Amino acid sequence: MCRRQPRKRTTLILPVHDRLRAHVARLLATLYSLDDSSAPAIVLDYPPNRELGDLGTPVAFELARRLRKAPRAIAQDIAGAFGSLDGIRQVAAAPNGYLNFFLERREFLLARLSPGAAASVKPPAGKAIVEHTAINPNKAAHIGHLRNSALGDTLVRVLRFRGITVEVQNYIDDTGVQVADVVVGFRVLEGKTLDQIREIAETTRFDYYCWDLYARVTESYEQDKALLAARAETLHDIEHGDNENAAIAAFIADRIVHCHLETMARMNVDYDLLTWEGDILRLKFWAQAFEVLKAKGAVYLQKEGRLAGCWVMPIQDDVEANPKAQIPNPKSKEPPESRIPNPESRDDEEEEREKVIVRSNGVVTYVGKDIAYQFWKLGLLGKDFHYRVFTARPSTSLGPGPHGPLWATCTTGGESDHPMFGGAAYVYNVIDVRQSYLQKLLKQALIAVGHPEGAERSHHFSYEMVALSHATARELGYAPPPDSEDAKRPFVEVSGRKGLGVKADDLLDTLIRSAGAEVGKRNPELSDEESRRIARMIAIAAVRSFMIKFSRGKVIAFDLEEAHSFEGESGPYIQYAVVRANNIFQKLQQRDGLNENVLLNALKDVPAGELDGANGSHELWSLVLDASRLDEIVEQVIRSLEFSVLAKYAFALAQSFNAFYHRAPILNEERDDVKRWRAAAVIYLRNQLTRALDLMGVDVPPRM
RNA sequence: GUCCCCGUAGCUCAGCUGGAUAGAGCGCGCGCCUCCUAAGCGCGAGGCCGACGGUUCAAAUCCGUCCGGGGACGCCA
Repeated sequence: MCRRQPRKRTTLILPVHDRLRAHVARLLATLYSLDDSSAPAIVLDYPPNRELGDLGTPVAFELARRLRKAPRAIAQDIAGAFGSLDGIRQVAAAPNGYLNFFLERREFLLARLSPGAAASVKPPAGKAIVEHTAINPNKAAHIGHLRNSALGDTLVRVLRFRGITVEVQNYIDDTGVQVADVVVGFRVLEGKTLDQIREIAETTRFDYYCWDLYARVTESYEQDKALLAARAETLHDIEHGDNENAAIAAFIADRIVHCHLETMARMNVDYDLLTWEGDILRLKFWAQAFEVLKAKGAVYLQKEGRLAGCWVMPIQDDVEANPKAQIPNPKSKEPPESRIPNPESRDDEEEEREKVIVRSNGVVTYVGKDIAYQFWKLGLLGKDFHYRVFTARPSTSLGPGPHGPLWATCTTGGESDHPMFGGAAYVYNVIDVRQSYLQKLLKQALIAVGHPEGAERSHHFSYEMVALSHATARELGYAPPPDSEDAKRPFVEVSGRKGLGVKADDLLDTLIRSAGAEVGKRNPELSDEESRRIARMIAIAAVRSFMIKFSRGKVIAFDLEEAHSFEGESGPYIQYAVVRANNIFQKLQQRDGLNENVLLNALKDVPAGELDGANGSHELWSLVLDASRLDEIVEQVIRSLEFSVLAKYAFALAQSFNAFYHRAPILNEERDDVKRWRAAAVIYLRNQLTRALDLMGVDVPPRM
């Protein structure tokens, strides 16, 4: 949806990359007659220190063999022919063959501090849909869900930073087994009516209550098989509607979704649309998708064998490798050599692998529903939801709400005047790695109905699970038997079924409590309310950065003590750096009456020796150069979908600043020009770090 | 059986489309608050980047084989 995009964006580093690449490419064409097709890609990186240069390229190495010339000589040729390029102060051929560039420092920083600079890269056209969170609405959210929403929300922020229009969806599985389980818990185990359940919801922490109840139900299934029959019946009731069980299920799902939204709001995570599975069912999205799949021959009715009577989709193994090469014809996909009969194998092993989409009893599987949903997301279904306002969201604690209400799908009625949803050019599904197989099937379905480009634009943003460290599992009262498999593993798996896990709100509460104690200790003059507000910001920083600082493919062995850390490589460390920087400017204003704008406006007449390394150190300039790389980092993050890169970048920048802070005073610096350039560099760095934190969904406290 | 992910310092992890001396945090040892907040800073110890082959001027990074750990492959979702 159209959230406020910053109209003006500070120029960062990428435009410099582009200019340099283009210039070097032109030089290669002139010097060696290498045109676009024959010239090597010009890789730019950062020399290990500023003495060597600000940017560098190993392009000479690449050319050495082809030109039968030493890398250093090639680098010297290019440097000699370089001429002048806006923003570049000097070019140097390093003895080892690197070609290095030195930037015009003063101009670089001034350009980045001026408010009206142009956006650095033009955004691609078309909307992106990001689906994340999607917690079963039957119990409280836990730390595993926090990883999903932290990743999902950061993705949203990063895409928006890049200028991409993003629609955020949260899928609600209100008609699934897990909700049915809790209904069984209330009705069978506890003998409750809908009214009594309402009463419980009013008087307890409902999502916590359901957390325990769900664990009891799943435990009871093992002893009392009759309960399973009750579950089947409940599931059937929910699907058909208009009965007590369906009403209870709807009530539970609605209440729990509200709980989840509150939890996520605490994390600075929100959505544009809640898509309810029940609406997909009732609006017969599947029937529509089924027609398309049948018409294209993507699914067929299996007549014999163990899958007789089912509608199935053939499974292809190498769809990831080359989506466009996939042809929806199972009979011809085998390369000739693999068709040679193998006497060792039996016929049924050679049989095409097939995924059941519609069961022999006529009921569609989860895959089928998801295919229909994915078609809708890409605007390929030819059908739409109705929409209702779920919550109004008039404003937040930080001021007026940045956008309109939170919408939800509905089956009938709804508002006639609603934003357009669905129909995106790109789709990102943030779902854990265990669902890779299903996500692959979605792509296959898209290819099979003749939309390979839809498959290419559907991204499964997969990530590994959050497990518990043994120490934390013990704290929660779970110790695996000494010789069991569980005890030998490096971590303990979270289990909603067993009720084993750290609830999201519990984690936030304890973090807020300990952050609050620290804030109070350091800032006794603050009111309790202000102190608590700051504690919340710090807690969020701790959790969100913890959840994104590991790469996606890594299992997080969640350790309470580690996640509790406000020191070292943590979100609060980054916040602290920004708070310190802000503090400097507050005092500069108070003591010297020097405000940021006045300071910056006067800069052009101040000698820039400090920035140029007149003191023999390039530390100040290094801060500026590093700070300018945020856009490059964002590009890398989007390309790799690896947010640890962002977390590491922000941390390293904060680290550089902290070191500088100790070495180079600003308030007490007596040389005016030195003082001013230090201040200017720190303003820029502070701005960039604040934006980086914002991309992580983290606010900057006024004090810490 | 097939496929996917992971294997880097005592521990937890970064290292992006190959590039200049392999990094960080925690932990450990020693220092630093009459000086913009010590949630901080400095110094130190600590690594045959799972193994072996290959590609390359250049491999932790790419390819292959193997070893070790995790996961997926259901008329569940």
